[in-house]
Amino acid sequence: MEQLLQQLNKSQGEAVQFIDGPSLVIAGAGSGKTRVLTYKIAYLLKQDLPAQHILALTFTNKAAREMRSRVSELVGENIARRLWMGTFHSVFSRILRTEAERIGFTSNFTIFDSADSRNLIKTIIKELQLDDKVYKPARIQSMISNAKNALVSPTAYAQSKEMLEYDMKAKVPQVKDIYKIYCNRLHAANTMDFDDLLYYTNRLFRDHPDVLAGYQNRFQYILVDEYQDTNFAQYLVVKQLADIHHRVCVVGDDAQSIYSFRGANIDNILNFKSNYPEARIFKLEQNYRSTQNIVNAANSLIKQNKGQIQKNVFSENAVGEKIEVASAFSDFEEGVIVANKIQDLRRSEDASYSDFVILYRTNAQSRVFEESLRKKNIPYRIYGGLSFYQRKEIKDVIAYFRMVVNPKDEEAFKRIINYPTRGIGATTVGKVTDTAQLHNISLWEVINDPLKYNLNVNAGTAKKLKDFHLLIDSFAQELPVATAYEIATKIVKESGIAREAYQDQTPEGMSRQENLQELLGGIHEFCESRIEEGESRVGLIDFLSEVSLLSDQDTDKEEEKEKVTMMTIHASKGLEFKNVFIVGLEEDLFPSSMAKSEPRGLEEERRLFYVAITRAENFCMLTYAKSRFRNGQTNSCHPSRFLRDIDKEYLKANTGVIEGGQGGEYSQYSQGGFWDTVRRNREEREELKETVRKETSIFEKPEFPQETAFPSRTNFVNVKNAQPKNPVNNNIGDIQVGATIKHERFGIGKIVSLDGDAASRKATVEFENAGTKQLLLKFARFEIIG
DNA sequence: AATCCACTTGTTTTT
DNA sequence: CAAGTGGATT
Repeated sequence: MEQLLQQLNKSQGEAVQFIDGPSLVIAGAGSGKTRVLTYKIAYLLKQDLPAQHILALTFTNKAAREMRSRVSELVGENIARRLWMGTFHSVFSRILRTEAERIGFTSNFTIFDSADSRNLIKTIIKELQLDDKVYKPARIQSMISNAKNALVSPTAYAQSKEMLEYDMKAKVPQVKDIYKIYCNRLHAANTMDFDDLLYYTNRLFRDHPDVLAGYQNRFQYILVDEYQDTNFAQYLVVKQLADIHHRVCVVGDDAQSIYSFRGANIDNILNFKSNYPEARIFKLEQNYRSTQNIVNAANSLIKQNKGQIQKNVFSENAVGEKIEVASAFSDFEEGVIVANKIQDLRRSEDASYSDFVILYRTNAQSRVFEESLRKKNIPYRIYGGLSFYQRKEIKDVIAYFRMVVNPKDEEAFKRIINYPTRGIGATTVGKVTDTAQLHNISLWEVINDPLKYNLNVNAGTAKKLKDFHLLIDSFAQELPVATAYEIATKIVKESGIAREAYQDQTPEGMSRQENLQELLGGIHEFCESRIEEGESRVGLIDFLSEVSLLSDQDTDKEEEKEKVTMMTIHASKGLEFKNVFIVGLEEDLFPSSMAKSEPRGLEEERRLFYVAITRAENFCMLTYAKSRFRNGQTNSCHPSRFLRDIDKEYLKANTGVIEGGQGGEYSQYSQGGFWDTVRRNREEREELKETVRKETSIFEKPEFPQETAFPSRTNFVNVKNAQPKNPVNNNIGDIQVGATIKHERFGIGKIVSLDGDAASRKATVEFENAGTKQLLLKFARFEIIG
């Protein structure tokens, strides 16, 4: 233990060793916050507090994983494994699954992602016949989310004068109704959205003191990472759990609070002392990450904000270089400047590509840098954007999983009822929904016995619905016995997803197959590793409950080394890089035009900039463009006010970034060459996709599941089309103007003209009985008869 | 029912 | 520019 403590500085050591009451650790950027948390856990364990009595909460799975592995290094894997460590959402969902019955759910509840939530809200808005131009789904969603995070129930909402007045002023008086229906629907479907995980944990503890007492007893010591980002719901759960013993340690930095748009309340950290008057406060002020110059620059910036906890972050590292500021004529040139600088630094410093990061305010900004880096053959990876689990094909499969685990899941139902297409269209789904509402039952119950509820569909459709029910049911039968991998494979094969993917030989289709393959591989891996940890059978529910809470941050792969990283500043929190480029420092972009209206928004933007700068170890460069292509047009822009917030002495204006460069020379890029580049790069990207292929794939196995779930005519046609080397029309090449053809549906016709290139040749055909039609030869089904 | 096309619309950040 | 929508076409 002595040895352990020697690796800490004075304040770190004090913070670690204080375990008899509440403590707040104010951890400046780069001051060893994770170190304190992990050593503190090790210290608690050494004081004979059993691991299963320690709860550590983080915001990201990544942070939790990293903490666990670092604790493992100190105390061994066997002990670390027993810790209650995870994100708020994952720990709470685990609790809620065990206690589900107490709050009127069952333990197999499924989790809505934000797209599901928005869809449901959209549906409700339609059902209430409200104008979605006024009741914008995204906006309503965030209003509801805020209410939940503040623990305002639908009933309380409808009774709150304040809320109602606000909504009245905002011309959306019916939000209270939407909110109520939304909650009911989620509940009826045995589903929870992200906010519910926090909300219902609170309800559980509030309404069931015996349950609360159990967890208070279990969690003898509670640690919270990134405390400045907690919202009211999170704050209150922690408070309730620690209510008896007060043994809670929260770590955070008010200067890095950047999630208020998600309900994070900076007051939680500012008021910690008044909540726990006996609390000790520790300040970690020595920054081990960055050069003095970077720390000083960041300090001078954040000084412009009011109302923060007094602290004096300092560095004893080298003074370091000044922060470079570069201006570009266009966003395109900005990309070139950054790419060149990366190349230069890599040579002069012998740096690895992975030592570089490009940070931007909005995801849309990544495009230009992708192009400029690719042009120089600099490998890169983009963090964020569409995560693996948000791809359509993956979400579709996951929807099957959800439906199998929890057949009441309404959004999952709507997603897959006609995927792969089985002749159940919007009209039918509409009828099913109406019937379900009428009888106050789930969609699932309706399709179990369509006729029983007088569903107004013909016998064929009724059968299709029933068949779908049987299909899902057949998977569900396996649930208690099969592993996640077994059942997932079965689903992919027998649902027709595999068949459909196999049919599609386009590059996009191939990449979809690959993703599906990867998903199955991932599930396999998941099962294996859980087995290794000593679990007996890893079922689909286990996989699903984990995967629903993964975000794109969590899907990073090992092979991504040796690449320049690009991400939003938000995503960069907690990370560090030798060389940091912060780009797009322009008014209305950073600070965002949205945030400028209120001073608090502006301060948060400034904290965001603070976070960005403090990611840098050695070198930091700030860039802005004088014109930028946004929303389909080029706008001129002004340098960000934040550039003036930093003391001049830490900055170095940079004009000749590129070898021999004098600004104007590069304007050529921003004009003529631009569109060319865009087009060229797009073509390259297509080619790239085409070369991607997998050798082993379930999609290439010759034997396909014979037992087709839906032996309908459509299926037959599909199977015919599935012959990959047998195009619909096998004599495109021979066709000429004047030829007579016989089309499957339009009958006999004569080709009057041909145009377009080989890949997408279009024929104008005059049919005898069907008029003149344009046919894409690639797709049209006909034969040449003369 | 599904696909295609012409049109509008809009953009912050995400556990 | 892009994604999403509504209408027309098959």
